[in-house]
Amino acid sequence: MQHLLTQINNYHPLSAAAQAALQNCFEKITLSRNDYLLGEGKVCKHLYFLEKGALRGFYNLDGKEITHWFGFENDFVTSFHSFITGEPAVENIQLLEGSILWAISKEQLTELFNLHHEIERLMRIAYEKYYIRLEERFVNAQFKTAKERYENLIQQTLHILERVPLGCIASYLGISQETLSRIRSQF
Amino acid sequence: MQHLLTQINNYHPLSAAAQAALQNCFEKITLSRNDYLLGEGKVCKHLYFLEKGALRGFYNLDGKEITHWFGFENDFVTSFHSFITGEPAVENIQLLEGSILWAISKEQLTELFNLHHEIERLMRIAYEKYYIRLEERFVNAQFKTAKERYENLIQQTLHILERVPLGCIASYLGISQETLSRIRSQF
DNA sequence: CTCGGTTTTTGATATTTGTCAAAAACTTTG
DNA sequence: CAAAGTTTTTGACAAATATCAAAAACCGAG
Repeated sequence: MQHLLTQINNYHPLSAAAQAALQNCFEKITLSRNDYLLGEGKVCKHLYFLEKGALRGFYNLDGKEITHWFGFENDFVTSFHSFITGEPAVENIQLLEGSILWAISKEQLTELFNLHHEIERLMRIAYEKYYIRLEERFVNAQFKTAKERYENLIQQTLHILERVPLGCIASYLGISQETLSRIRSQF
Repeated sequence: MQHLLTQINNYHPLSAAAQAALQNCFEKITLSRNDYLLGEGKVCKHLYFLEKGALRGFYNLDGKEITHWFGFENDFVTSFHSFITGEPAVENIQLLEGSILWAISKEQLTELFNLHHEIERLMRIAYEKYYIRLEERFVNAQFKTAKERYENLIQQTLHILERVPLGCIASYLGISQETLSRIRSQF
């Protein structure tokens, strides 16, 4: 729990009162490799903080699993669309490694927003960071070649390559596994 | 100005005090077709509300202009990366039509966040909406074919097609203008 | 209306990436 | 450590999309 609070303070420093309030609301979850944190069709009512481990978001398309994001240590994860809109998720969230997570419900979080302006600020700032991160992925997806996207991955998020099966990485990069394999053989 | 406030209340209802504070900070800007709201290399220090008109965000790549987003009536627009991080923008924002905008500086907005919790909440909610919107574009860019992306455009944002030159739309969809032309000829 | 410039379309061809099938390499487990 | 399963690579070929060049359509100013 201390780790969670330290990381949150890194995002945006919080008063003791706000920290105590958060501490009361987050619940610890321990999951094993291949467990599901969320199944498609369910409404995702929680925001999670990933203390240790790795997971992926994926959806099914024509019988294939399309992994479109990963979560690692210190990431906030959720099915954002479902969490924000309250609609059923189109994606699954599955553990890639045994992991420790902390969960807070949307209801509790909304209540904390009312009680502590600074927690809402924290969230506003978190959204800013995540927005920028997504924007960069979007530009890569739309305007870079498969090879450039792979080089980008090596330079900026090498840890993904070291912890995730190539099949997941291929769809994360928006290419087939065979193409990824051929690109890799050029290095 | 009344229009701006009405739209903002649509996003999230505000108290009279918060509305008055906003009213004090927003400045009206009128620009003509082809004018620039932002040039690459400059830090974007303002958030804009587009009351009337249309504009595009684009950057230069190998001598080509890559349009990656459009703004229309009632959109909040800025170069998010630059606005959030304070770094120079890599993109240009150019008017596609004569437009009426309202500007607020980041400095003023930050001050308003301190004075009115509810304005920060408005912004948090706005980020949520923009995050989801971007997420959808990302999934389209990465996992749909050119034809599917065009069909999507017709179904969901037909107004773009009616107000923007095809050259801009092609790069918005992440395809060459020739390919877009060929896809269009199939309809 | 018409000239000059811009935008859009069409044609021919090249490049990139995907698909299917099989082989090879790696992992797990009894 | 060997069998069975899984993941990754390789090969042959097909499909999607890009590029370059030229023609056609459109558009605004005089």
